[in-house]
Amino acid sequence: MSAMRQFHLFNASMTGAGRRDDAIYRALWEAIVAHKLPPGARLPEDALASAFKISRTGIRRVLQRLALERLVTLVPNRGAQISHPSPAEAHDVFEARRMLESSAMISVVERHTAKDLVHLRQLTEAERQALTQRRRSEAIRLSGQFHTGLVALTGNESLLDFISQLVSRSSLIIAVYGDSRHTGCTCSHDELLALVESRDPVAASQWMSAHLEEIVSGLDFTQDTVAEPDFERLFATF
Amino acid sequence: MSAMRQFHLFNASMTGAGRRDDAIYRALWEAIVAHKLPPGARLPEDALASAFKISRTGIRRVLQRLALERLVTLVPNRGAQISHPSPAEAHDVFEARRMLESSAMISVVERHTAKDLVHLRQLTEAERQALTQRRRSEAIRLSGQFHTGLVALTGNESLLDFISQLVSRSSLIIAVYGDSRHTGCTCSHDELLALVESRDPVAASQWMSAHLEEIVSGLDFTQDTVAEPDFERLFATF
DNA sequence: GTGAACATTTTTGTATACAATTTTCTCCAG
DNA sequence: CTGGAGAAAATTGTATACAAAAATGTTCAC
Repeated sequence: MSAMRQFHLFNASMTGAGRRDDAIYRALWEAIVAHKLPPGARLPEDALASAFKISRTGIRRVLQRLALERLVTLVPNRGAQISHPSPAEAHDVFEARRMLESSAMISVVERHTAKDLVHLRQLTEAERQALTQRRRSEAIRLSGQFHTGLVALTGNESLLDFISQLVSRSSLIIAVYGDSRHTGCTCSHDELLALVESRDPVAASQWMSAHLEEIVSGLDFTQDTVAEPDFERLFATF
Repeated sequence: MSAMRQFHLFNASMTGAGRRDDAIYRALWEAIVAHKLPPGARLPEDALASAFKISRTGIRRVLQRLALERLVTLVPNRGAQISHPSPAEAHDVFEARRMLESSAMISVVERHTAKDLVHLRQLTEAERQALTQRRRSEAIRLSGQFHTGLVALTGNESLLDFISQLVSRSSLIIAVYGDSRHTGCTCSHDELLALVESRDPVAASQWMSAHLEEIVSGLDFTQDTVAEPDFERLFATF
């Protein structure tokens, strides 16, 4: 569980609030990317405030942050809800990922160490197991971790921030347009690691580009999802 | 003045607040990127609240947004101040820009129209005039507009959001490490437009990559800036 | 004079009260 | 039964009060 958060950057200098805010932010973030809060779900301030046992002031801070990261949509006088990405937004997100991640591979091929590869292979193995055991949401989470973990090897924090955001949004996109039958993509992340290990920047870059195109081409833009969650129960263990 | 804002995306669904918040955000944003508020300057909530004639609640919302965009740094119990990017952050920002903007040129070469080029050439002309007349901060602003305007032609909102943020941060970086003698770069943005017009994606992409590398190599990482501004006077016309 | 301890002021953090808006419910005319 | 007007409830928007922390100023021993 702690490994899940390792690539997501949280620090007090961004929000000014202490670790309590961060904990609430992470709880909501995990609930969103794990599809426990479906796109379109409303997020009433009072319900969240009592669930997390703080005042609405703190909740609003967290909601605004999630809104700026596009995981939540804030409508004036009508509150917050989990974002429901449009098809156009879905294309934009994966196109931006394609540009950034394929470029990042050049740097990753140059800078990676053997230890980095070991760690990434552990992720792919965990992902493979999650897939075979039909733990779909965890497979998506691990896949996201693989992509952010790869970009983290560039050592570029600004880049990592943006990719982390795009990966989170991808999770929402998959929740809305992902075909629940096949698992997203047929290829394995191990193929990429082999190219990285062989220090072939062009091949790694092109593989990543094709990989992201394959994911977006596997989306089905003719479905939808809505629901009304129970925050007290969802965050009872907080 | 209105053209200045056209590529900066503001919408209520991101913050939930009305147009008053946006107006305050823009006023502070312009003050920061125009170097009227130097890096390191403190931003006391009370002073801003009385300057903008709203309560601290609204100011805190705006400050948090600026903090998430890295233009402002929020230190717990010590308030907000204009961010003072480190040399490492400066390199990261321009490296991320290099990746994104050079990739974006491929799409721009494909999609641009004659009308787009006319508009961009107006920007380069205005930039040239600002340079010859030694209006340094306006030249930086127009240069930023050129870059965001170019990326806007991709039609990718997520990409544009991120580039807008990186361009804003670049303005802060230039405020801290920019050599006040030469104007930033020796080359002209017109060269790029010629490559775009000739529909040469590889050349346009490589030009952009070299351009951004030249800017960062022109920075001098041995200087600094600090000050204490007067908000009442600065936003008197608000 | 120096500097440490204490008091004062300033500034930020949090909760809450109240206003404004939206949503839901109720009732009655048609 | 339908649907629209109006009342009631729920929810968000904003300001402010109070608590907590940091910055500043003062005093006094040495």
